[in-house]
Amino acid sequence: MRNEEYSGWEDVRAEALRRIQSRAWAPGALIPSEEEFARELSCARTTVNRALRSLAEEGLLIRKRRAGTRVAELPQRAAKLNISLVAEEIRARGASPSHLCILQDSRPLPSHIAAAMSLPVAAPLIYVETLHLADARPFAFETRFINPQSVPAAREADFASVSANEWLLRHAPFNHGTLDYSARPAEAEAAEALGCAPQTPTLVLDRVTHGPEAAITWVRMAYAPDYHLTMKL
Amino acid sequence: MRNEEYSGWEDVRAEALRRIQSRAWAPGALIPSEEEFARELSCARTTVNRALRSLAEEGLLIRKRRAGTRVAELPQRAAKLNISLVAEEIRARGASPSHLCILQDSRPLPSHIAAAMSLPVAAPLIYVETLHLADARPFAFETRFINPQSVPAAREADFASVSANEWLLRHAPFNHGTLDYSARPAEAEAAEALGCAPQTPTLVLDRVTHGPEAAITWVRMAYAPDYHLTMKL
DNA sequence: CAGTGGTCTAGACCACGGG
DNA sequence: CCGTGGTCTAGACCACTGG
Repeated sequence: MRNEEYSGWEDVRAEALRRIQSRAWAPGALIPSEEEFARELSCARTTVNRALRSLAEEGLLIRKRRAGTRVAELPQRAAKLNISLVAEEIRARGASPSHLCILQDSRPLPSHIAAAMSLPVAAPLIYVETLHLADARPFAFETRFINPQSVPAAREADFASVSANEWLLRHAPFNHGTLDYSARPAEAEAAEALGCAPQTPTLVLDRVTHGPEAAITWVRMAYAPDYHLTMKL
Repeated sequence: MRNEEYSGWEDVRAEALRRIQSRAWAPGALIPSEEEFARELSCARTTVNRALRSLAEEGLLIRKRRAGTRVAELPQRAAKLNISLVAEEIRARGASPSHLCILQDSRPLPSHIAAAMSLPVAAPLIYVETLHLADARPFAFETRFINPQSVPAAREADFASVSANEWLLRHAPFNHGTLDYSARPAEAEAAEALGCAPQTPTLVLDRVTHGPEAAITWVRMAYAPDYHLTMKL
């Protein structure tokens, strides 16, 4: 059995990973410098850099200039959550998505939501209620406020054909936002829409998205009682 | 006002981002090739590559060989979730973490958990119940099964001083795992530990982590009713 | 101050896959 | 086929920071 060849950065990465997982590089220990490691594997330092950077991004290595690279003592890996589009989420579950725009009007902002959006309570916002369906069965009940100052075109939008969710994603790209999941008893309106008893525990997502200047939208999604939010680690 | 200088890949990235957000590069449209863009900004193609790759990883660009790079029509950004250590999560909330190991024994695996862990029901597993506290107030109630086949040292471990959570992270680095959040009525035991009424809606996390060979642990965290899982987008 | 990671460059080869 | 992105290389300079 001869030595393996390490040509690509993915091979270098795999080799480093192997040494970490086999404890050949102990947690907290200093590993060889990029130059050394490159010499050992007969490749360019750039290639090693790419590999180690990749492992560092995943939290398995801690890199510091001058101090060198160490194996993380408590390797913490992050799960990625990708649920910008409800319809996509439903499709990913093998069901056919659809939605009902229950109502769409304009109304003043409740004070606790105004705080979350960093907006004054004064000006009325667009308000939309939507029921999302998976294979014609209730999936989630959505309550949404839209700031027309950030998205003037929203005033003329019709959310019956394209959901507010998708419409906003297309017309108002956001800079940053906040997600907030909690467990809450279903409110009367949500319970009716979802077809469950009031007070049934439901998973609730509150999301605020901000544009370059001000908040774009606040949305609360109350998911059906059997909903599970799953992610890979 | 003279032209800006684009030396680093972060500057190139910023410029590309500006063009995307300003719609100078429309959604779905083809953007200049790396070579073109590099010429325009007077930098190496490698630098442009680094910048565009970064934007592609965030889902703002779609890159294909030969077909070129396009602006994503539905820019979907992923939120990162980092909750491998309960104690860290509590600390991040500005509270002081502690825990009580309520019980630790060995018992057969309930069939639905065995399925989740891809293990036979036969052999008994280590079972641990832990209450996590934030500033001495109940934070989460943890129920856990540990597979001694994957982590033999766990048989002699004492989870009173170091939580099972942290002990496993140190002694049994995992390859991959699954997270599953749902809203559930508090079970009797959890309700008592958390100091809330039974049936109160609680956020529940079921997590399975796997080692290179077999499952390492299954854990259910029932969070206190006022718990919010927050993430940035 | 000096070693380490971070990055840029110019050039090269290759894999993929659209036309 | 052949343009595009993906990557490797060798060399260089720089930024940071520990000793």
